Amino acid sequence: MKHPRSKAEQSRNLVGAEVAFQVLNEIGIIAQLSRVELERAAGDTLSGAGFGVLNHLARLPGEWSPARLARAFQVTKGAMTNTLQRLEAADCILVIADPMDGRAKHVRITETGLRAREATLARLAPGMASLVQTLGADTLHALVPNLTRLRAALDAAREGRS
Amino acid sequence: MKHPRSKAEQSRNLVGAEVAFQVLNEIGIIAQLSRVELERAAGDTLSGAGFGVLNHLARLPGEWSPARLARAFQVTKGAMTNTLQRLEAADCILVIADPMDGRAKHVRITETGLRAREATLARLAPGMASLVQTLGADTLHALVPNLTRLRAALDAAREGRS
DNA sequence: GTGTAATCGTTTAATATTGAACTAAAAAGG
DNA sequence: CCTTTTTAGTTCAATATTAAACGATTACAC
Repeated sequence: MKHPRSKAEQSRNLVGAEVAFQVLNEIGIIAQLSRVELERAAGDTLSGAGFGVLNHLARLPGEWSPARLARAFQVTKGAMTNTLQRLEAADCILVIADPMDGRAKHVRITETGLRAREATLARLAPGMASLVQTLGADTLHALVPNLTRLRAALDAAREGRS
Repeated sequence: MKHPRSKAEQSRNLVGAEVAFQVLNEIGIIAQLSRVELERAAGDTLSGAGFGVLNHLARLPGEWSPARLARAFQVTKGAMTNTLQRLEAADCILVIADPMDGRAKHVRITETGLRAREATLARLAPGMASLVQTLGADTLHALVPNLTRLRAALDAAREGRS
């Protein structure tokens, strides 16, 4: 903190803290609702966490190790080990040892995994479309930048602690 | 659906579906980050779910039964039974049988519960304040109405299915 | 009234997640 | 080099959640 804050400034932030709390509360509920939706769409063979990983691998290029995936999803390494083992058992991913680094592994999505992801996306699409219908695309577009900033701020705060 | 949608309209909604997906994805990550933050602030005696219930009871008046709480938090009745049993064991709530309805119970927050909630809020406050500091209160204020609409839409969609 | 539905809260087994301990391997520092 | 520290991935016990089944009670339809 470069400058000491005035009393007025501190007071404004205290009032604002309630808004921040309200925003995170609302976001928590929305996340819970959409998580249930996702689990339903993913079906029996794929879990919500599994779909998250497949979607991640399908969209983002580059090498993804279990540890990097765990950090990206903010889950423990143990949880990621579990998720990846189930994905591998379902032939949705390949896990191969890194020839350069004896500790590391690489995760690659398979054709089966790509198909499973697309099937889930297709089951999700009607719900998303009806969301756009009722809210309007502009409302959703308006949310994106602020949500991104919020996530960045939370991420930075977490970095500061760890 | 009152009017059949034009091809152009359908196409717009398909494009918009990706935005909806992106928004929910971002929200999921934010929720995960703030959930970790909450668990940390709640400490050992109080779980995140437990704090949610205490906060709910402290803010909202009226009679709250386990079933109503389960619906409010979008959690199964079994999970709520578990949460309430732990809260009761920690003297944070009272659970009393409804004299009118032999099936129902009433949940009431205790003094201990109120203190535990306030202590957690106090531990949460610095993080919230720094969030306001980095984002600006107006950014957060701007989020609220759109998030509320989004939650309402998701809730309505869920109602339609159940 | 009576039989059928629905609701409330609990319990159970199955699954997912965490935190911590552990092994192995690589990096960093002298 | 050699030691120390960090990192990667797994495993394990503890905890939380879900889905389903259950018994008890109330509401509803006729």
